[in-house]
Amino acid sequence: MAQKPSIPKGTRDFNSETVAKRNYIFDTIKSQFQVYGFQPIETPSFENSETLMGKYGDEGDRLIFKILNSGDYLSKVDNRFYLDKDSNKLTPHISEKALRYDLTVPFARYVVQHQNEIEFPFKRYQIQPVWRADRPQKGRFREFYQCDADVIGSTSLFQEVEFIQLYDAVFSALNLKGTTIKINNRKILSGIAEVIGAQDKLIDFTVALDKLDKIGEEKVKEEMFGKGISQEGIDKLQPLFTLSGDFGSQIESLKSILSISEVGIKGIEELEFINKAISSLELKTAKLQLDVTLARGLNYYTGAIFEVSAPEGVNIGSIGGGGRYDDLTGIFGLKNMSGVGISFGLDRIYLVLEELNLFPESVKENTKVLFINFGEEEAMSSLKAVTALRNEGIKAELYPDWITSGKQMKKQMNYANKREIPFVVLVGEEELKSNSFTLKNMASGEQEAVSLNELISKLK
RNA sequence: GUGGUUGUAGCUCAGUUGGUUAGAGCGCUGGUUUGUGGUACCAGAUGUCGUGGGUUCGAGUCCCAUCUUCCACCCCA
Repeated sequence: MAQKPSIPKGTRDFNSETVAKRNYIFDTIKSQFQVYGFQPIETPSFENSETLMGKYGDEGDRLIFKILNSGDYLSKVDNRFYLDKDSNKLTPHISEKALRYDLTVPFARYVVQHQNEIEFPFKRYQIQPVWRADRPQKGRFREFYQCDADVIGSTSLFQEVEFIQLYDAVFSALNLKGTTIKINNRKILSGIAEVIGAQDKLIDFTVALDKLDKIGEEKVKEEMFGKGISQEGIDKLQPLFTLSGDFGSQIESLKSILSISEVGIKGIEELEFINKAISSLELKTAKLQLDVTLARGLNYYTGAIFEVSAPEGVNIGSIGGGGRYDDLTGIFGLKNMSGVGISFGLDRIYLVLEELNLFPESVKENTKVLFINFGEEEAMSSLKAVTALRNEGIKAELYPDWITSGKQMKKQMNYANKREIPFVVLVGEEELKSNSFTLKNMASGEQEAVSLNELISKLK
């Protein structure tokens, strides 16, 4: 009995047009990565569980796909774990491998493992799929690609500056104008938490603050209060909610709010440096915006935090993110390695380009000319011409089956039409005699008799 | 993981308080046209109503489970 075929939730098949469009985005990102001096690496699709587990918080652990051990794995499990029926405790005993959840942690592992072969600062890019056991939504899948570029081994703020330029370069190359690169600094968030006396609740505080544009000021305050932040502290946040103006004036306001916080002041200085550099270098199509509510969930960020939003009017959320992490490799035993990196969300960029109709016509790498097959002798002659065209790099093909009746001609023309092949060549009895080719333009319907050389020059 | 939503022809969707043989548009196949596709006209075929149970004389329609889709949380690209 034939079963209805299907693919797992949150995964997708891609048809050739979609692949072409995705490759266009990949190629654009990749070429900019290379222009900026990044080198490609690849890591396995699955890692040892202990490499991944515990690196993304409890929520992250839940979203990691675990791979069941091979063999009779259950019989080896101690009854203590088995009879408890506690999945979290049992999992490590039946699964010691897991699918890659992001590219940053495997990168950190790579750096530590290969530290003696690497020249620091190490600039790498990586474009590979990652997997999350999340519940899918629009623009969110269980299998998707990340496109990451990171530098490790330098604390220079010029790296942050270059990453902002890189974002701008990629989105400009994709002709996606009007993106906003939002920037914040974890040190500023720490400073604010310090000022309001909530250093110990930094994560709760930032998670709540991050929701400001989504749920509004009052709800944010409620959530903070609910998490145990004092009313007095929340009152001190008031200037933050009314923060406005350009980059410079926001900085000035922050200076007065954070004047008593050493770490806060440090964060402000970093932002000022970056903003000054970017102002002087100028961006092509993106704009840089300070957003003190930008938090991002990952707890390993320590300095700058980036997030890119699509142009106004496209409701898709962020299309990229990143930041600086001072001690990413520390968890694998390599201390004092500061890194900073950014990521591009391919699937979301795809949706945005689709919505704004920004894919160039040329992404469809279609066959340029189809030769109609009239019979064995004609086909042989056609195939010689097809070979000559292919040698010139022209995408050409011969319809494989012969004409056996007039209907077949229609079928072959129809095939060319459906595949949007722009030219058709007819080589029948007449053309064989006169040693010529009838070239037909499918869009205009015009046709003419040409020689092989003319055919090549017209299709080139 | 929580709450909701969706599934009928290849595609987009109708389908009444449960009632005979489940419809439309587009697409598809054939013909008008045996060396000419895309336009026009004519004809034709669409299907285990997501899957599995249940209620009923009778289920596309009601109930339960499950899968899938999309959405809001959570989190995130």
